[in-house]
Parts: sequence; structure tokens; C-alpha cells
Amino acid sequence: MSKIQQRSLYLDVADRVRELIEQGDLAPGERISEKHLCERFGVSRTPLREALKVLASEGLVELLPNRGARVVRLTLKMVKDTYDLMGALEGLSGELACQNISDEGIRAIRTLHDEMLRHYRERNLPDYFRVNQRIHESILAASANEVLQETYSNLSQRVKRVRYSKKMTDDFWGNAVQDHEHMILALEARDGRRLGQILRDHLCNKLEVASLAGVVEDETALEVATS
Amino acid sequence: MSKIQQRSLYLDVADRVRELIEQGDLAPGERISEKHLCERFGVSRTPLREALKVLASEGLVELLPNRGARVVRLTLKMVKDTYDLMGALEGLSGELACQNISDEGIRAIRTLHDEMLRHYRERNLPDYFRVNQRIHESILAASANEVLQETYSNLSQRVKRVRYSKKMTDDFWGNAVQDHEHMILALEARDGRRLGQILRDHLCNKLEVASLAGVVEDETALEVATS
DNA sequence: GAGAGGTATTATGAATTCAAAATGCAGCCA
DNA sequence: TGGCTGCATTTTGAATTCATAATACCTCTC
Repeated sequence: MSKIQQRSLYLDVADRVRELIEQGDLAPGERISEKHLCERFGVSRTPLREALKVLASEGLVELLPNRGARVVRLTLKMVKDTYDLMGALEGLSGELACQNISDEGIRAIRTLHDEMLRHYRERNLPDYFRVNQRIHESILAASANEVLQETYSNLSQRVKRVRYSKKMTDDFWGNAVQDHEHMILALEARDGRRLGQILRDHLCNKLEVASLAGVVEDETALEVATS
Repeated sequence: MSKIQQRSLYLDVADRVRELIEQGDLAPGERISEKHLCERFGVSRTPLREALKVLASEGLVELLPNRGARVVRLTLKMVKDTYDLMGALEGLSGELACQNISDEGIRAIRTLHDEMLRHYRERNLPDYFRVNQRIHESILAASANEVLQETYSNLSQRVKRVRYSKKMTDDFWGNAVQDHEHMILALEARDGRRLGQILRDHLCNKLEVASLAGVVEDETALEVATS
């Protein structure tokens, strides 16, 4: 029995373009040729153009009237602003999670937390990242606020292209783990205010280790120096 | 000399549909007939459909595959969730504003504040609301975070349809003005933490006086009782 | 050889057309 | 009478077509 409800074509196209942007197959600032992508996806221009409009309203591409679309170039300021925002949202998610999460939910996150610690002790960065992300997702889900989840994931998508330094220093890593220790304690105490604050600060630290080279505008490095 | 840079048609259409929704000309849950709107706007289906896709990604309409579009029905939970989110964003805007605003900017807001107080004393609700909104907009602008501004205005648009009770009690009004007194003091002291907190709580109060009848799902009133 | 101007080509914007799905309605049967 | 089946109509989804703006290229002039 196959699925009855078929998704619209433009949604699939949008997903695929998002993927290309995230993977870097469509470079920042790169002109998006409608014809080229149509042939690549095997669809006509109509659904592709609809998809581009959606992606534009998501902030992933920009549409220049009569001159096509291009992948938005992230500036350092945009990334920083987005992180500030995501920090506030993470903070809210922590507060709400403490109000709404079940005891079982807390135990599940504790399990993830312990698993993450194992990966940390073994210096297994990929698995650490994976479990780390699941913890944050779990807290977000526990907030039981769908508008928040949707907004967060949109912002997250925008900066997904930014890759983090492979050579994350032990210092930063240690601090992050320390943050998580405090998080789980606050969560188990259902101290929303505290959990929120930790989550917010935690994200700010994350920004610091972000290696923005390549994805971010070069001229922006200049901005940093001058500001 | 006319403007050289013409906006795309779908943007104009999107604006007009947004207006119709905000004004209530398109009722919540109402089916949106492509043909009807095309004739009304004098455009073909292509730009209208592009506009609908954008509006869907903004959360104003929902697209049912093969069955057209409809104006989203706001549930009480959605409105509440959105306000929680907007509260967090207002809080952030306050913190950032204190960091970034100029002394002149503070003086400008103080002027607005005093003007608002005059309208309050004269019980001039429309002008009070207008100036009130300008204050919040000024703080948001002073945050110097465009991603924040854009996100806030999107969320704001979603719940714009919700009309506030004409019979706002003197109590609530007095409290709101009191909040504003604290706000301007925190701003003048550049106490971001405090301003943020006030703005957040201020918005929560606003929700309480919201008269949700008509725009919000009826079944939702039930949800309130059961939760 | 460099630059300006004009034409050809290409890409985008929007309308139209074609195909497929959903809706409405009439007739049929229990 | 009530509900189901099947056909006609309407509506949506997607491709195609047409018009217009942008780009590239070529020529002509200095």
C-alpha cells in the first residue's frame, strides 16, 4: 500500500534546492539558473519558480527582479544576529520545557546526556555532535510550542551552511560539556529560568567556535575589524 | 520620472491577500478560490499561486494538495504560543536596544512615551494604541538586528487578525501604562536585562486582554476548559 | 586597440494550455 | 426515501507559450 497523499512538486523541489545550498553544491552568491535546475530535477519552470519564492521568504535565496535568483551570502552580522535570536528561542524552549516535560521525558534526555558524555570521554566528535543535537531537539520538542519549533528550525536552516571548526579546542569542548551538565541539572530540577539562561549562553559560546570562512562574505571580515 | 525598479507581481498580490486576511475580508477557514481572486485582482493564476505559496510559508494560509488554499484558523493555543515567542523576541529587542541605541534615540522614545501618557490621561484609546505601537517599533528598530525584526513582524502578522477587546478595563490599561513607565526608566538606565524582562511580561499581559472571539476556532474554547 | 552603440541571444515574468484530481449532480437500486 | 455509483463539471497542478527585460556579442568609430 503506497502513500495516498502525494506532496506537491514544488515542495520536493524546495527540499532539493535547500539540500544543494546546505551541501554547498550551490555556492553562496551563486546565480541560480532556472533552466539548469529544471533540467537537473526534470521538472518545468513553474514548480521550480514556486519553490524559489518559498526559499526566498525563508531567507535562503534572494530574488532580483528580472535578474533571477541567487543564494544569499551570509554576512558575519547576519550569522551573529541569527544566533542571538536562536539563543533567545533556545532560552524560551528551556523555560517551556521545564513546564511541560514529563518525568519520563526528563529521563530520556538524561539517557542522551550520559551517552553524550561517553562520546566526549572517547573523543568521538561525530557521535558527540549527533547526540548533542538530539538533546537540543528533545528540549525544543518538550516545549510543546509548535510555532517556536517551526521558527527555530527556519533560522537554523539559514545558518546550517556555516561549518564549525574541525579543530574544536579541548577548552571549548570542555566548556560545552560543562554547560550540558548544568543543563541536565536545571532540567531535572525543573528550573526553567536557569535552564533557559544556560541554553542561551551555551549558544553564544557555540558561535565563538564557528569557523565562518568560505561561507561568509569576505568583506565581512573587514566589518569585524572596523566595528 | 517613474520608478525604474518594478516589484514582481506576486509580491503585490501577496500584499493584497495579506490585507484581505487581516481585514477579515477573507474569513478564517474560508476557502480561497484561485479563479475568484484572479478576477478580483486582474492577474493570471501564476502570480496568485506563487503568492499563496509564500503566504503559506508565512503561516497565513494553508495549502491542501489538490484541494486549494484556505485561510488558517487560529486556535487559542497557536495565538498563545505565538505570543510566548513574541515575548521572547521583545525581550531580546530590549536587551539589544540598550546596547545599541543612541542617546538621541532614547530621547526620541521618551518623547513618544510622554505623548502616549497624554493620550492615556485623555482616555484617547486610538491615539494611545498608535503611539504605543510606535514605541515598540522604535525599540525593535534600535536592536539593530534585522533578522529579529523580520521574524517579529512575521509572527506579528499572523496574529494581527486578533482584535483586542474594545472594553479594555481601566485596570489593564493602567497596568500597561505602569509597564511603560518602568520600560522608559530601564531604557534610560540602559538596563537591558530589566527592559527585556519588562517587555516580555508586558506582552503576556496583553494576551490576557485579547478578545479572541470570532477569529479563533470555537472548539478551542473547549481546549482551554480541558487543559 | 579601446570604447560606444546597436543587434542578437538568452533568461525571466506572466498568461495560457493541457492533464489530472476533486467536486457536484443525476440516476439507479435497495 | 436514503444512499451509492458513475458521469459531467469545476478546480487544481504542472507544462508550455508568449512577451519583455537583461545580457552578450559584434561592429563601427575614433
